[in-house]
Amino acid sequence: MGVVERKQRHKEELKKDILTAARELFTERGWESTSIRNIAEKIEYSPATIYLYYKDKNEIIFDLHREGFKLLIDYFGVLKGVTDPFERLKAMGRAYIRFAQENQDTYKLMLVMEEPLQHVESCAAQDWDEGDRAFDILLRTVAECQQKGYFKNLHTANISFVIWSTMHGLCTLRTSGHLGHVGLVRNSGMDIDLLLTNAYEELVKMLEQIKHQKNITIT
Amino acid sequence: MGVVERKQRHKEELKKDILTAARELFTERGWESTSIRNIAEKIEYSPATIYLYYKDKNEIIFDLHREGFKLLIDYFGVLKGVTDPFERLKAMGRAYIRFAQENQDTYKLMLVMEEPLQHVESCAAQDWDEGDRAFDILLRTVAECQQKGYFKNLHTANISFVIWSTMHGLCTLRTSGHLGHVGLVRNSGMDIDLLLTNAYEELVKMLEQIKHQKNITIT
DNA sequence: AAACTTACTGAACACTGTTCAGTAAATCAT
DNA sequence: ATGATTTACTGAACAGTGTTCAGTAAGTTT
Repeated sequence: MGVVERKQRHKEELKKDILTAARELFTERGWESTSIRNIAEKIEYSPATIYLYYKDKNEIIFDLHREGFKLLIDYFGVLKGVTDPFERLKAMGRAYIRFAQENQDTYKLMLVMEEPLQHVESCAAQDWDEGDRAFDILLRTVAECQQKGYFKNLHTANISFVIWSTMHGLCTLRTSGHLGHVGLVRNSGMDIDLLLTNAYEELVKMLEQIKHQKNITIT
Repeated sequence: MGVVERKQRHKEELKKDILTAARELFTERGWESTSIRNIAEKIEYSPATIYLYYKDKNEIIFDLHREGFKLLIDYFGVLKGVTDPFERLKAMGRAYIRFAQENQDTYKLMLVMEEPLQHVESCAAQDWDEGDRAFDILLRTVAECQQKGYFKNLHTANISFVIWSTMHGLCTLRTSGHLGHVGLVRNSGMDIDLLLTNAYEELVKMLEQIKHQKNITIT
């Protein structure tokens, strides 16, 4: 009976339509001003219908959140060509900043908002695979750096967390507007993106100095 | 005529009452579930009355946001006794983490939410003084470190931004729950606060290694 | 006593996420 | 073919949100 299958396919398509509508409204107007009613209007169904395909607004948000991590991993695609692990780490930082700037609302969804994780907690079954995969890329790169002799006396996971936090901090402080409201920045009239790049370059400098702490001679 | 003055005083008191009610509801239930109607109910006035004292919900949030920064500066009070600038920097990091952990919602209000800054933008008059003051403390500490010969070849403002970002990143990733959802952390069953402390210690280690990079010779 | 000012409120507006009884159509069983 | 059942969907409602505004009652001034 192909009928059942066709119906099943139709159901799956509608679910995708909901997600597409949500994604489109979300990217052009931000999450704050994307309501269930907006999504329903866009797909030309009643708001109640959405609840037949998604149990929650959080479940929709979680699906977009997963897509976001897939996109981030796409951004990390440029790293494939970089053989030196430290150069790869640097390129990863640049890709991360670029991703956070080009997908500000998605970034917020992925790593600032608590709702998507709330959904993970409510459906205890599946875990946070997408996020893990992205973090693993960092973790492996740092580990490879250490295999090459860099960051010798440091703990792999801990430096990874520190590096991630720094990047996350820079990106969120920039996007939220807090960096731009610091007097020093506002008075200098400096471009905020330039400031972000400068701060990142400073981080790279710092990491470069730690890199070779095998045998240093201080004079 | 003392009558006008008494009335003026009464008005100011009511404004304070509103803020107190907002602060209390906020600290015990979080901002998400603190509505204008809740605040009104607590002070036993009509919701509309609040709009005679505050133009916005954002204006209330902004006042609490300012209080938060004053509290943070209070946390930095312990630094007065620390003479060595690098030790002071370390103590500052610990105080920052402690503040962010003990005042999670206030921290979010201060450095994650965009609403309070939106209010600064709408009332173009006053600036973000409280935030600036807190950042200045960091800036001056870093500058003092450099006067002592540490972080010699690095840019003062840039390292300050990097350090702040790292601390902010660590605190927000912890509080939002994202750190706890990383597979590595979840599987290890490690206490999340311990992880945060470990990561912070790693950062200190890293800074310690950069500290003396006046003239290094890599062999 | 009348006019005016001040402080406050009830009710509404336009939203929000979510639920649920009810409906119309398609499918199944007899 | 007809009746029973399942499926897909919806209108209307619930309880909430921030915000506005006409209207009221009390206090002050003339």
